[in-house]
Amino acid sequence: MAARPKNPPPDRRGDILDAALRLFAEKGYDAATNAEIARAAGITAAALYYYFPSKEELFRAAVSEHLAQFLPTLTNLTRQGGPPDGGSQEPFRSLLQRALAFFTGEKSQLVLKIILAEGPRRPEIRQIWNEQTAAAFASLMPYLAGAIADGRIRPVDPRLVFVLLQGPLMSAIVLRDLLQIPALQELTDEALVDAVLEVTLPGLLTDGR
Amino acid sequence: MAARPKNPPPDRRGDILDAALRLFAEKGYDAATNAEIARAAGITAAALYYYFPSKEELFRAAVSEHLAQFLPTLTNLTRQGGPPDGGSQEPFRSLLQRALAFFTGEKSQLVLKIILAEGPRRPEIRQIWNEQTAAAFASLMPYLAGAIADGRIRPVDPRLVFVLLQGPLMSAIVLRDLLQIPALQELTDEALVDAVLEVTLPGLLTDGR
DNA sequence: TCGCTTACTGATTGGTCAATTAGTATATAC
DNA sequence: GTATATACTAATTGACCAATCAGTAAGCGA
Repeated sequence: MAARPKNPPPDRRGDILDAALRLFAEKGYDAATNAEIARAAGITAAALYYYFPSKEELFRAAVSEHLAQFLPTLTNLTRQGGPPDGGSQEPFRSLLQRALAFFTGEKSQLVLKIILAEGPRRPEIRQIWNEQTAAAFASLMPYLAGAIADGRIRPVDPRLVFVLLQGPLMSAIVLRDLLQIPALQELTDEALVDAVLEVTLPGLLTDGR
Repeated sequence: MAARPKNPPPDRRGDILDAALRLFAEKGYDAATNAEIARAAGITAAALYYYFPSKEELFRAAVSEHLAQFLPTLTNLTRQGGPPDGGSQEPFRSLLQRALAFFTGEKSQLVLKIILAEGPRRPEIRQIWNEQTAAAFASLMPYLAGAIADGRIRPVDPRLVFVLLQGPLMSAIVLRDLLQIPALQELTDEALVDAVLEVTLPGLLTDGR
C-alpha cells in the first residue's frame, strides 16, 4: 500500500546500482534476480522498472557507471608519484603500489568479477570496459614511450612493458584473490611489488641493475 | 519414437561433455540450457539424465574431466625441455613457449572462461581447479626451488618467481584473447615470450644479464 | 485544496527451463 | 527366440522469473 516513501533516501538510483553490482558480481547475471536486487536496494522488483527499462539496461548501467567512477583514479596513476627519473625505481614503486591497492579494493574486485565473467561472452561489456579504460591506457602509453624516448628505460614496446609489469599483479589478483589458490594466500602485496621492482624493473631500466 | 540409436556413436558421454563444456563456456552456466547441450550432442534433453543426475553434476563433470585431460600436459611442462642449466635461458624459453601455446589452445580457453566466470562464485569449482592443478604446481615448485638451491637462479620465493614469469602470459591471455582489448591485438606469443626472457628472466638468473 | 506528478506497491501473466515419467526400439544373454 | 537390460524419446509438470499493469500515497505548484 505504501507508495511514495515518507523519508525518501537521497540516492535511490545509486542504491540500486550498488545492490545490482554486488549481486551481479556475487551470483552472476542470470542467477541474480530482480527481486533480490530490489530487496537489497530497499524497494520492490517492479520499482526497478521505474529507474531502468530492463534488467539488461540495469546491468549495463551498473557496470558502466561504476567503471566511470574509477576513471579519475586510473588516469591519475601515472600523474602522481612523479615521472620515471633516471634509473630510479621510486616512481614505479608508487605506481605499482597504488595500482595494486586499487585493484584489490572491494568495489574494484566486484567489477573485475563481472568483467572476467561476462566480458568474454558479451561484446557490449567488452566495449564498456574498453571505452572506460582506454583513457587510462592512453595516459600510460605516452608515459612509458616518453621514458623510452628519454633513454631512461630500454626501447621495448610499451605494450610489452605494460604486460610485463602489470601481469604479475593480475596474476596475484586472479589466482590469489579471486580463485583463492591456497599456495598463494601468503603472498603479500608488498612482497609482490618488491619482487617486480627487484626482478622485472631492472631489466627495463637503461642502467641495468 | 526412435529409442536406441541404430548406429550408436562410440562415446556419447564424451560427446555430451564436449558439448556441455563449449556451451557453458560460451553462454555461462545458467544461459546454457539442457536442450541446447543435448542438441549439440545429438540427443534430447531427457537423455542427459541417463548419463548425469542433474545439470549441476553435468557441469562439474565437464569441468573436472576436461581439466583432468590437461593434467599430463601441465605436469610435463617442467619435465620436457631440460632442467634450468647455468645461466641459460633455453629451458625457460621452452617452458614459457609450451605453457603459452597450451593456454591459448581452443579447449584450454573454454576451460579458462568457465574457471574465470564461475570460480570466483563457486567453491566447488575452485576446489576442482585446485585439485587438478595442484599436481602441476607441485612439480613446478621443486623445479624452481631446486634451481635456487643450486644457485642457478637467485633466492626469490618460488611462488613469486611463478607469478613474475606466468603473470605476463596470463595478462596476455585475459586482456588480449578473452577481453580482446584492441591495443593488445598485435602482441604475438613470440614477442611476449622474448620479452619475458629478455626482461624478467635476467633478474632471476644468478649471472645477471 | 485541487490537480498533477513522482515514486512507488501488489498482483498477474507469459514464457522458459530443469527435472520427471511413462513408454519404446534396439542390442545382448541365454 | 524369448527375456532382460540398454539407451534413448515425447510429453508433462512445477517452479521461477522478467516484465507489465492498475492502483495509490506522498510531495508540490498554483
